[in-house]
Formats: sequence, C-alpha cells, structure tokens
Amino acid sequence: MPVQLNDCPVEIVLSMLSGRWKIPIYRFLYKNNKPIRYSELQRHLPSISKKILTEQLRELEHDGIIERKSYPESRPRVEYRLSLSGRSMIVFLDKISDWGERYILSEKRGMQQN
Amino acid sequence: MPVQLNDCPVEIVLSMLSGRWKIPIYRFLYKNNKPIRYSELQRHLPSISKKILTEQLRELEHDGIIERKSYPESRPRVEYRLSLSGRSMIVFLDKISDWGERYILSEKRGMQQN
DNA sequence: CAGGATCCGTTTAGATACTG
DNA sequence: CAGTATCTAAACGGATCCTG
Repeated sequence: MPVQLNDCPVEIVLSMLSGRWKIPIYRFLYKNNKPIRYSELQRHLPSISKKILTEQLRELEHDGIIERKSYPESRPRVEYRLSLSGRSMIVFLDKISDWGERYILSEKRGMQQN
Repeated sequence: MPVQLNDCPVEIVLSMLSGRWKIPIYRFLYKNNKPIRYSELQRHLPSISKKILTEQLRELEHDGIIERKSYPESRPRVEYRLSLSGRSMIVFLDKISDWGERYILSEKRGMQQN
C-alpha cells in the first residue's frame, strides 16, 4: 500500500506544482495573460518533449490551475490559460520568489546573518 | 548532459522543499522551536526509514534550512533545528497554506467562483 | 544512538516514432 | 496541429542488515 499524502495543505499545494516544467509553464501563461496555443508553449520551452508537455498540462488542468479549450477546425487548435484560482497562486509564488532572491544573495555573501 | 535547473528563484526554492518528508520535518522543528534529536524525529514520523530520514536531513542541512549539532558522548546524540533563514520560510509557507485551505474549500463546494 | 551500505520497486523525465 | 504509444534511463523512496 502506498504511503498516503497527509492532509497538510502545504504538501498538497506543493505536490500540485511539482514537475520539471510546471513553473515554467505557469510563468509563461501568467506573463502573457491570454490563451496560449500548445505549439507556442512547445516553442517557448525548447527542450521539452510533446509527451512531457502534454503530461504536465494534463496535471495542471486536473488540479484546476489551468483551463484547456480545443477548437476542432481543419487545423486543430488547442489553447491553454490560467484559471482564476491558478492565477491567484501568484500571491504565494511572489513570496517564494522574494525569499529565494534574498536567500541567493545571502549565499553569495557567505551567509552573514542577513 | 542533465537539463540544468534554470535560474528562476521559485524553482530553486521549490526544489529545496521537494522530498516526501521535508515539510513534515520542517513543521515538527518549527512547532517545537528548539533542538530536536534524531530519535525524536524518527518517533514522530513513524513510517520513515533511517536512510530516508538521514537523506532528507542532509539535504535540508545542505540547503541551509536546518542546522545539525552532534554531541559525541558515550551515548551519541545529534540535534537538529531550523536555521534563521529556514525559520523565515514561514512567511511564504503560511501563504501557501492559506491558499491551499481556500482551494480545498472551493473544491468541496464544487468550484463556484470562490 | 545515529547513522552507512546494499538492494529493489516505483515514479518521473526524455527520446523516438506514429496518428486523427 | 496536438497529441499517443513505446521504450529507456535516472531519480526517489523504502526495506533490511551492518557499525563506530
């Protein structure tokens, strides 16, 4: 039997963001703030394979962070964008970023208290 | 060649917290707010093996989140506690927790806008 | 007591080829 | 265009036994 993820909200949220490409995908969708095509994501993340891109998008969609809309035209088109709740993650992502910048600076200075 | 982790601070910080037991360990050290022995951690995390516990502690120590102090007495004793910078992670961990609680509530209500 | 060493199954990422 | 399917390799977590 697998060890179940406990019910700590932090662990649940972190697990939703764990995946090699989820933050890069998030950042790209956040910055552009409009529906983005599958092929645009692929072009923007040069070293990702289709299998992985699709996998990460499916997981983000399953967790309600992004929304997917398919336009089955002669040239099939699929667009992704952040959901409202996904977009609201920025409140803590910004805090993480701030902490990270400080941490990285401290490291470079040799961790002198600051 | 491994794909390098890019220089996004969010990715760096999240990678420091990725590991099955890092948040549970963090929470225990944070809550107690004093040096905690290896065996206490082990008792508090019943389903963790020594190998994994040691691994996760080493990584947290390497990333400057916790500090390790060894007392080589007749009965060897090792204590762990959060570093100052580790303890300061609480500012974003609390935000993640808040977001998670809201997200979980929304999920239970069926994602009605809120 | 607090590990280290070894082995092993699962998960994750990636390369490549094929398809509606 | 936007995926599947298949295969391989590396990372991760865990069980078990050994040790200063």
